[in-house]
Amino acid sequence: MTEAVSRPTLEAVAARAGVSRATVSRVVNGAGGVREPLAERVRQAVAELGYVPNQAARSLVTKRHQAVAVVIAEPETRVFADPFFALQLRGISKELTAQDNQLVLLLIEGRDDHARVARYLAGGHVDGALVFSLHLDDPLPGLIQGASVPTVFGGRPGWGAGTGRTRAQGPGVVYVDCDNRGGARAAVRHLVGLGRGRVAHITGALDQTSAVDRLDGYRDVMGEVPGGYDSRLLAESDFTPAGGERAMRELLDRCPDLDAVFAANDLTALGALRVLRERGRRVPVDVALIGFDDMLSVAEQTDPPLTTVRQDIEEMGRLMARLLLQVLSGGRAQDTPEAPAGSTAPAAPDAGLILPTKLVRRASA
Amino acid sequence: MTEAVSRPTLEAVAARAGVSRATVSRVVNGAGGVREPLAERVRQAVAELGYVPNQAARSLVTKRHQAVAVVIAEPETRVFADPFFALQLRGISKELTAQDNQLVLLLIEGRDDHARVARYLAGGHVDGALVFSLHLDDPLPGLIQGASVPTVFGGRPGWGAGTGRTRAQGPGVVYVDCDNRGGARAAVRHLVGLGRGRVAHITGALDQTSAVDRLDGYRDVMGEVPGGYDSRLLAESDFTPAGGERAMRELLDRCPDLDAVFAANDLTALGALRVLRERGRRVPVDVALIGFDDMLSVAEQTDPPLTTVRQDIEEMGRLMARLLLQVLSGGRAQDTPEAPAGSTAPAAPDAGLILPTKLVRRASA
DNA sequence: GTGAAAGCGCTAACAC
DNA sequence: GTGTTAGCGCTTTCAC
Repeated sequence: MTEAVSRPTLEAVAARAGVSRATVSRVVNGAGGVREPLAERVRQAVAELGYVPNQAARSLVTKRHQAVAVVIAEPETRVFADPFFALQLRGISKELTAQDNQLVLLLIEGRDDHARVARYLAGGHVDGALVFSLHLDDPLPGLIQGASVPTVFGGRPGWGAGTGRTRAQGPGVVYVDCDNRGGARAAVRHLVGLGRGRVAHITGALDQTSAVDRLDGYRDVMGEVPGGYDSRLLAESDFTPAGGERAMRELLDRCPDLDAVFAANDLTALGALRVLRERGRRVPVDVALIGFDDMLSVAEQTDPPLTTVRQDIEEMGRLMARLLLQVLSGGRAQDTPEAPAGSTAPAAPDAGLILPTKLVRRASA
Repeated sequence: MTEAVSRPTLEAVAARAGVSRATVSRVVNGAGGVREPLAERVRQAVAELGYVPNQAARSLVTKRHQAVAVVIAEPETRVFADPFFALQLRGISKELTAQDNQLVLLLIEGRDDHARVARYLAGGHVDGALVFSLHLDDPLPGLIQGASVPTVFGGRPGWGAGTGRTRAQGPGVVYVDCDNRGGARAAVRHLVGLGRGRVAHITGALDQTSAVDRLDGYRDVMGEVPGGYDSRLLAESDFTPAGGERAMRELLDRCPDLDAVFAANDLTALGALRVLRERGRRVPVDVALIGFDDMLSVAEQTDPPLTTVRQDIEEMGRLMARLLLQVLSGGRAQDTPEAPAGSTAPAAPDAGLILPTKLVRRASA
């Protein structure tokens, strides 16, 4: 390993440019108020010495770290089985990078990890946090509140809505989500519009709001069509292919007359598709099938290719980061950043930014 | 957003415990040499005040950051299409966490990102770096060398081997890889052992050493069997399903008599499988097929399930982190950490740690 | 506009 | 053993 020679300091730059440390600091931080010839000399010295500010020293006085924690709380392997997580990360990374912030990744694997992460966040090592994959019973929100770290959630947090737990942070909570309910409605409406009368739904893991919201969307539409809603057409699952298979078998056994399925996500649809084929049901002729997510590696690869509801995952990540940085720089969360056309920022009480979804027609419905 | 009240300092703890700052520091850092009753009083004060050391202040004097950068240089979407990346990350995260280090994620998307990352690494913001997905023409190694940051590579770096570029860092380079060549040999031997005489190979992207090594393994075995090696049985591809399809078509057109295929990875095998089915070749009856990686979400889900070469991706990540931390704490890279049984640490010139692979038999071969 | 000087919170000599 | 003290490299009043 090469010997790490000590890097040049502000002092060194000042000496070389023949000015004071204060002046160098001003130039480096673009504070202005420095006459051009001087500034130029400083820039020159910086370049010659290859000066890079010492972030630790800077943080010590500014109390800012230019760093944001990304907390992924997914003990299960699910997150790792689909590119969801990677895409969000990519969006986040882009935005943070653009605003010169670093991304500190905190993965939560086991139960004790919660304490560790909470301690880290409370330790004031980062300026803010981006938190994902919350389940209804997740202790994280409480811990985060205790740490009093500015936070933006990915996906509408479950508490405050359902169970009676820590709902203290109800209003004031900032999150970014896609229009799960609207997307589900669009999917089911499409199936109904195709003339399908017996539309089933395989839910996601119902301890996550995305699953609940998609189920609600399904109910919205099925409730409208005469004789549409039938609880036997509902099978609870967990967002996985295996879960999709199980649920599809169950549905087929219970309601052999079903002629369409709206699956909570593409992975679930994949499982359902396998069972449908196995049982000799043709898709979409006998049974029309729609997924959710538009995970290209799945939806485009199935046979037939999957009709599904697209959400812009990378954009969600980017928006989360943008929102957080905005909060950090003193902006109110409500002042939504240039939200993409079609997204919704409900007035109150939560500061949620909802991205639009879009039905993508392929061959399965 | 809750007001972030200023955290208690060493000073405050010292005052409360009625000792000096130095003593508190000793206790907090487990330096020893503090009499028990005193130490206990300090611990008490720490607990009561909820004291957490200020990492910035600490770094400023120790020049250590307890942070490691993970650099993922994959402009293409490939990394995001498979769980490889997530698994490595998980292994890395576990090890870093266990040793109380943070993970700073640096994603490289475009060409200018290289400069940014290089600047960051050179800035001395992290103690070391873990670098992935290097292609032969990647400028990163050179930049990293310039930054003189202790680094461990994921996968054998390509330079120094093939092209005449920056091979300066040849010896001294530390990396972790799996036994690509050995795994490939095992796969091809298995096919040959099955009585297949016309074994084709679909390569990965040949600007990555993993692809080259697997190809070498294939050649090793085919060179041994009489009349085995035939360059027409080789199709170059890129580790993707689409690439696998293309290559499989090409092979089938060129050598209709082939009776086995070794694909460079599972994704490629997936594409090949589709084409084989489309062309009416039964797997494994007519054509035996083997992949590489044992990516469960692929290998277990295909029809028939894929025989493949398993590598322990998470373990690779964990090992990379362990190696780096060891180097950072002054250990020589050669003193390989408790390497899992079966792994190899070549004496010289590179300090590479090679993890074993294992053939996993399923139904496709 | 520019410089001098006072810390930010911590560790590590060095005294005692 | 324990306390005292001198910085680590930077930003930021406050004079000039």
